[in-house]
Amino acid sequence: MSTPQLIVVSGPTATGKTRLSISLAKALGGEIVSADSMQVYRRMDIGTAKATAAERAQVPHHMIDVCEPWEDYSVSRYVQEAAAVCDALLAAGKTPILTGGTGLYIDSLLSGRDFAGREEGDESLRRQLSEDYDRLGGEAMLATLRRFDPERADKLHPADKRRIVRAIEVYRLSGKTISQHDAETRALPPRYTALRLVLSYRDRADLYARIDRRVEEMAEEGLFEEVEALLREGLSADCTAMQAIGYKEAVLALRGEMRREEALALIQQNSRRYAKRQLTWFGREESAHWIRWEKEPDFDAALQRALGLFST
RNA sequence: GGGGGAAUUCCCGAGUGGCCAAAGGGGACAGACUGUAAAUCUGCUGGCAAUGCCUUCGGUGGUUCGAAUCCACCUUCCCCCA
Repeated sequence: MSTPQLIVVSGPTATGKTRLSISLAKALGGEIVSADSMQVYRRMDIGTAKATAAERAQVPHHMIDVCEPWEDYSVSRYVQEAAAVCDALLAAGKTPILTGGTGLYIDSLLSGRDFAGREEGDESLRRQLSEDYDRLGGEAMLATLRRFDPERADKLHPADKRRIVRAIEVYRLSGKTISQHDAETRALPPRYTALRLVLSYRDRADLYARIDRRVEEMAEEGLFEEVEALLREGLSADCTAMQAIGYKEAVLALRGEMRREEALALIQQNSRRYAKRQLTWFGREESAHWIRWEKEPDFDAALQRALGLFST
């Protein structure tokens, strides 16, 4: 078994991905490629828990601060850009350390998946379908989908507006059903071989306690001020970036719709739920190696274990 | 001291004699996920040898074929008069 091309450091939020990835990059002479859907946005630093300037000075970081907060970033764009970065690193003989908690981004990049349809920025058909859905209802839209893609229609719940709209959009734009597209991309050989690490805590309560504490720390570091600055520069509260946990709740507090303590409690709760969803996502990746912290992370042990797994 | 109101399953909150293990919401838990993914969507939530049985609606005791629902007393909380 040959050495994988890259290492993935994933896991739920607040488990030490950044720190482990930096020590791994140093040990291997690699560079970090972020796999985080919110760290791509500039000026959103505290709430997305980006690596600090000091950390980034130690090891090159990629795919952080690659777009403006008002832009609508997407998986598709991520895969294109991150693949270019990884290819360049590999060509230079450096190991990409793919680090982040956005499961869809990681899987899509690793698998080499492409995304059918629409040009970047063309929202017209999607907007039309969205209006149709609101007007006709989920059952009717599912019936429409069923006419050309019964397989997908059977899998989707009528309330799943986003996926129903997307499934119809793919067919209208490409003439191919999304079921067929998925099957084809699934059959593709993976773009990269990877050692997959998932960080977490042995005990869920410890993970949640860590998350709660980190949210408090974010507030102390100036989360509300960061969000305030974004709003002051004219950023709309309903853009994709502002859907990020920590930001959407801070907006409510800044508007006076709730007290800061309430917003903070909400951020903690939403973060815990997000972590649970991440656990579910990573849980089905069978090739993953889990590193579960006891009460506190043991980065030295984790580094040794990772290096061992990487070289055997 | 007198008068009135309220106590419901983890929380809030419906439920005024059988159709009630008990609406709805929240939370928790579980899952899905191929161009918004920190997003979005779904399921589930008393126990069990489980098409039925057991325990539960502040407590105790009644009425009734049958009570979360009616009566009595007790406990706690709230409001009004003093």
